Amino acid sequence: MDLELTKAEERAMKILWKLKKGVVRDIINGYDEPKPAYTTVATILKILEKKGFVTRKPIANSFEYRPLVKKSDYTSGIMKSLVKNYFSNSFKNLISDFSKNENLSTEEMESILEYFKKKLSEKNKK
Amino acid sequence: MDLELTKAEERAMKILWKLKKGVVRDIINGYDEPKPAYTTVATILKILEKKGFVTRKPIANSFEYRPLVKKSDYTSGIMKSLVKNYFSNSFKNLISDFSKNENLSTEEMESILEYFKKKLSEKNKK
DNA sequence: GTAGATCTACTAATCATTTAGTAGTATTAT
DNA sequence: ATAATACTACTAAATGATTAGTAGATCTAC
Repeated sequence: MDLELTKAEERAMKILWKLKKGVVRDIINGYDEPKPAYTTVATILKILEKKGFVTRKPIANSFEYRPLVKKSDYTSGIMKSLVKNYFSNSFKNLISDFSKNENLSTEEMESILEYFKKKLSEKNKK
Repeated sequence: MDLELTKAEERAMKILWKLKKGVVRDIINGYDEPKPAYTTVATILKILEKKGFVTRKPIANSFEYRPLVKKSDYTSGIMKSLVKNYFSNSFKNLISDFSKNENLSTEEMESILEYFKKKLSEKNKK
């Protein structure tokens, strides 16, 4: 299964992930102005269905769409390919390179530190 | 300045980042088989020059190309937009969501932990 | 200096993505 | 039951990305 989305597809998915479910009209409402034509969004959803990113079920005289791929799975996929292609498969490299470049706040670093401390101590318990 | 690259452009940049510098022929050699046509690569480099990703200077009867955007700046840009668009602007969220999904090794987590410990203690000294 | 090789600039063909129109069907309101 | 509305399926136009050909200039080897 291909986990890649084009820009237009991604825009629609982001709206659907937020809504959790919705008919075409709901999704159009999620766009900024100028909103795309009804049929444009319908086409994008059709493509997303073919790609396995959404399902739809008949409802009233229309279809209700739902995400089939979770947002977290999608972002994980992006991260994984980033780590693979740019950080010699090391997540730690990604983190340290990015922090080097970005200047994180003390708070943010501390909360990351706490996060891994906790995660490691949980792991040791088992 | 736009920091976005298409797939084809990115492929060429990755080769040039590795080479540090090179003429068209050098870059072609960096491609896997089947290698693209000479003019294809030349065209891509022209686009990259227009986008400000590379410079070239005349050398012998040709041009030598060099990256103008650092690889780390490019990946940082990707990360930044990912953090912004998918992790409510929190790098910590990106890290914790990804670790949740991915199952990092103890070693990797420990090395990340150490990294931030060190970074924080350096920060406190100042 | 002429043939062959190699380069750039320009152009064009192909393919993918994006956007939306049209026709036909179902639904709703009068 | 007819007109207006709203939907889907299908199609196609427009735009963007990718790939590469052609013409003309320059260099290289004989």
